[in-house]
Amino acid sequence: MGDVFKALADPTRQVIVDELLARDGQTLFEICVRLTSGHGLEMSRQAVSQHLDLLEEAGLIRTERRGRSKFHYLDLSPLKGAVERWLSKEKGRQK
Amino acid sequence: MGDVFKALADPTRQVIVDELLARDGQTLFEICVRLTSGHGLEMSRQAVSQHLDLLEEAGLIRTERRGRSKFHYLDLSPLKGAVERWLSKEKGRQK
DNA sequence: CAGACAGGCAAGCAATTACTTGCCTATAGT
DNA sequence: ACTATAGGCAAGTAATTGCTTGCCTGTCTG
Repeated sequence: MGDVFKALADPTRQVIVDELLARDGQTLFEICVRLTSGHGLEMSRQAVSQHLDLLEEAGLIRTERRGRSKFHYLDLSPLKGAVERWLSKEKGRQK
Repeated sequence: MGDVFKALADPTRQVIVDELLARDGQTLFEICVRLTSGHGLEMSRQAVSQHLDLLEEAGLIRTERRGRSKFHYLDLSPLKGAVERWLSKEKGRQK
């Protein structure tokens, strides 16, 4: 499983997360269209696909294939977990 | 201000955060020593310094210079903020 | 003051990353 | 069956990143 922070380090992937937060369960093609027309990011389909693979590797996206379409569902719990690990340690430590 | 997730994407920088969580306010030299002897990370002082610069750029570290030493203090609130931005949107959205 | 100690600056190298291009597979519509 | 649609695979390129090396500045101690 890939690293959550590494997956979220790229600005394009952050926009993808924003997009899926606004509308969950989009296909690769939908995401491509909305990245270019909605966020001004001009990019090949493969580039977007690779970003989605990375997000999936980090457990932030769950995919589902139906017919010739692949749907992407966001799951931010790995991020929550990774952050909690630090924020919980933070409380009550000597400053 | 640099990106929080980008700053936390590197494994070495994650160890540094761990180190500062365990013992806040360490100097560059202390961090160098504890990275090598405590975590097995063999690395030049400059490499560590560059990592610290990046963490500071992201607002995750606040530095303080006294004499010839530079002390590093952790501040995870930018991380908390960046994550909250997403996690708050997540609740109550259509699945 | 001289030397040691803590750190900074900047050029250079090597590995990684983001992105493209070209071609291939599978499903859906006519 | 044929064509268009949605996506996958893999090699190649260009830019970024992580790290090193060599040298320089400021500060403490004898």
